[in-house]
Amino acid sequence: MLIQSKLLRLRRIHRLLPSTFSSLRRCHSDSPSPSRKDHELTVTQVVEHLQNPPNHWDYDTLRPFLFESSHYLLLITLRLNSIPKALDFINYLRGRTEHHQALSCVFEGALELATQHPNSQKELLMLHSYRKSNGDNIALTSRSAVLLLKCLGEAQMVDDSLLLFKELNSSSKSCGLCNELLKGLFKSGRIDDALHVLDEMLERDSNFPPDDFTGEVVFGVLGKQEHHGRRFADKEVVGLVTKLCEHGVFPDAFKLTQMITKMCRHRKNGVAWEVLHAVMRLGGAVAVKAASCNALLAGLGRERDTQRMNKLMAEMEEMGIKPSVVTFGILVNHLCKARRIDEALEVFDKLRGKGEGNNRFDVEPDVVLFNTLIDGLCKVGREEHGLSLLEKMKTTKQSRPNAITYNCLIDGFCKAGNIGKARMLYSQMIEEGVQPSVVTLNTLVNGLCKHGKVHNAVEFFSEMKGKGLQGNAVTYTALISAFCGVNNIDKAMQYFDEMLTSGCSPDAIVYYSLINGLSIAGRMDDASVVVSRLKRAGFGLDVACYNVLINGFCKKKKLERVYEMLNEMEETGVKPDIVTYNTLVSYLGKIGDFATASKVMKRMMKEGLQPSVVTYGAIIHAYCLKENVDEAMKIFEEMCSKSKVPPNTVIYSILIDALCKNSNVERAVSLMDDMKTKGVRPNTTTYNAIFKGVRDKKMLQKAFELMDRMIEDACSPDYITMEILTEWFNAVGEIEKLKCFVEGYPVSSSYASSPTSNCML
DNA sequence: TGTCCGTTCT
Repeated sequence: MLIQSKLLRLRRIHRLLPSTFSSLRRCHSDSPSPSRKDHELTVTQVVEHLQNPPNHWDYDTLRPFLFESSHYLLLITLRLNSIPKALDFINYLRGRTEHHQALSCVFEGALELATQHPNSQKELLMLHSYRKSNGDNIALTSRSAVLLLKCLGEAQMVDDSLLLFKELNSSSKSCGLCNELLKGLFKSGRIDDALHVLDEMLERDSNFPPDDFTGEVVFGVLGKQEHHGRRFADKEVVGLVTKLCEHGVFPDAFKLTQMITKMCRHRKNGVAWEVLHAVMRLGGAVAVKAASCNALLAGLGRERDTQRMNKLMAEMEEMGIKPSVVTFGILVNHLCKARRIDEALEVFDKLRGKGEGNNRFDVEPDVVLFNTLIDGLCKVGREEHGLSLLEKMKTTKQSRPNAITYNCLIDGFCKAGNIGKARMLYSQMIEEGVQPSVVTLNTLVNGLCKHGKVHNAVEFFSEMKGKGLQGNAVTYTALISAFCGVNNIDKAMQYFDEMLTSGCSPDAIVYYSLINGLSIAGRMDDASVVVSRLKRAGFGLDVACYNVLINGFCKKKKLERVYEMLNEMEETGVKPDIVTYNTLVSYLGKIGDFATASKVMKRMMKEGLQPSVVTYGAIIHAYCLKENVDEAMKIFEEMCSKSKVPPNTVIYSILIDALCKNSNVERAVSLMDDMKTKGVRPNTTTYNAIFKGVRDKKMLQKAFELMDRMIEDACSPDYITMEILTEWFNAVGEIEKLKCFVEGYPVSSSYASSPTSNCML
C-alpha cells in the first residue's frame, strides 16, 4: 500500500516536469524536450530567488508564475525542499495575490513535503493547524484533501475530518478521499457519520462511486469481531452490502466468510442469510465460494435449522458452487447431533463414491469428517462401528487418527461402562505416537469417576501430571463432583484449592459443581462461601445453581435465606423455572403449609409454567405426610385420567409407601401391578416400600414373587432392602432364598425346586 | 468455514 501510494505520487510529479526534479532524474533517462528545458530554467531561477530571505523577494519576478500553470508552483514548492520555506512562500502570497489557486498549489506542495518528512504525521498536522488558524482562503486541491484526511484519520481527529469534507465542493471530492474519511470515521466508531458519507457515495448519480478499496474498508468493519461505536442495525448491514454489490463492489471470499461467521456467532442467522444471498444474487459463483456458504451452514446447523440448510445446499448446486470437505463436515455433524447417524453415514458413503454414481462430489474425507462420524456413532452407543472407522483411517494417508479420534472412542467406551477397552485405546494411542490432550485426560478421569473408580481417576491424573500434562477446570469439575458424590467433601474442597493454586483458571461450572456438592451435603455455610468466591471471580449464578441453593436452604429450614435467593434472582434477572417452583412447593408441602404452596403454584401458572410430574409428586407427598392418603390418591387418579403428565416411578413409590404404612397393602400391591401394565419401571425405593408392607402383613409368597420381579426389572437390592428382609427371612427359615436373591436368582417356587443348587451355578 | 471432555434441581 505504502509503496503503491508513493509510486503514484512520484508518477504525478514526474508528469509535471520530470527532468527538473533531481531525485527523479535517475529513473527517467529521456532527454528533456527543448520547451521543457525553458521551463526548467525559469523554475530553477525562481527556486534560487526564493532562497533569499522573504523580505528580499520581488513580486514582479514571481508574478508571471502565479498566473501560469499551477503545476509550476507546485513544482517550485517541492524544490524548495523545506516546509518552513514553503510556509514563508504561502505567507508571502497570502498578502499579495488574489489568485487563490496559486495558494492552493503551494499548500499542496507543502503537504507533499510534509509526507516525505521523517515525522510526516506531525508535520501534516502542523500544516492542518496552520491552515485552520491562518488560511481561510487556502482552498484545498483534491490531492491536499486526501493527504489531510488521511493524517486526520490516523490521528482520529474525526470532527476536523468531517469539517474538511463538508467544506469541499462536489468536484474536489473523490472516491479515494471518501475512502480515507471512511477509514478514519470507522476507526473512531463514528458509524452514523460513516454511513452518511457512504450514502453520498452510493447515490445513483454519485460523482465518486465506491471502488474496491471502499469495499475493503466497509466489509472489513462489518467482519471485525468487535468495533467501537454503536452496532450496525441488521437492515443497515444488508442494505450496505447490497448497494455495494450493485455498484460492482464485492467482498472477497475471506471477508464475506468473516462477516457471515460473525453474524452467526451473534445469533443473527437471518441477517447472514440475507447478506450471503445478496452477494449470490448480484455476484454469483464468482463472488461466493464454498467457505462463505459453509459459514452460514454452520450457523444454521447450530440453530438446528435443517430446512434452510437443505435450501442453501440446493442453491449451491444450482449456482455451481462446489461444496468442500468442510461443507460435508458440517452436514455430517448436523446429522450426528440430531442422532440421524445412518443418514450421516449415507452422506459419507456418497462422497467417497460408494453409493450410486462414482464419487460425484470429488471430495476426499478428512480427519475431521472421520472424527465427527466416530463421535456420532459413539454417542448412540455404536462404539464398535466407531472402532471399524478407526481402522479404516489407519489405512489412509491423509486422515490418520489424531487425539480427537481417540478421545471420542475413549469417551464412547467409558460411557458404555467398558473402562477396560477405554484404557486399551489410551495405550494404543500412546503406542502410535498420538499425543494425548487434556481432553483425553478429562475423558478418562471422568469415565473412571462415573464408574465408581475415583481412586483410579486420581491415580491416572497424578500419572499425567508427572508427564507434564496439567489438568484444567474440566478435570477438577469431574473430580470435585465425584468426591462430593461419595460424600467426601473435604477431598472435593482440597481439589478446588489445588485447582486455584496450580494456576488453572476456573470457570463457572467448577464453582457450580462444588456449590452443588456442598448444598446436597447440607453444608450451606460453606456453599455460601463458595458463592461469594464465585462472584468475586466475576461469575454469576444460573437458575440451576440457585435451585440447588434454594433446595439446600429449604432443607435447613432457613427460609430467610431462601427469600434472599429469590430476591437476588429477581435483581439479577434470572427467571425462576419449573424446578425452582417445584423446590418451593415441595418444601411448603413438607412443612404442611398448603396455603402458601397453592399461592406459589398460582404464581407459577401465571408465569406460564405448567405443573410437572415433580409438582404433582410434591403435592401427593405432602398429603401422604399429613396421612391424608385418600386426597393423595384422588390427585393420583386425576393425573391418570385428566392431566397430561402421567405418574412416574417416584409418585408410585410415594403412594405405595404411604398405603403400606396405612396397612392398605392390597392397594399398594395393585399399584405395583398398575405400574407393570403402564410400563412404569419400579426402582429400589419402590421395592423397599412394598417389601416393608408385605413384611408387616407377613405375606411371604408375595415377597418371593416381588423379589423375582425385582430381578426381572434389573433392580438391585440395597442395604435398606437387606434390613427389611434379613430379620424376617431368618425368623421364617428362608435365609437361603435371600442369598439367591442377592446373587440375582429367582426364588419363588414357580422357578426353582432347589435354590441351593441354583446358587452354585 | 466443520470434530472431542465437566455442572443442572424435583
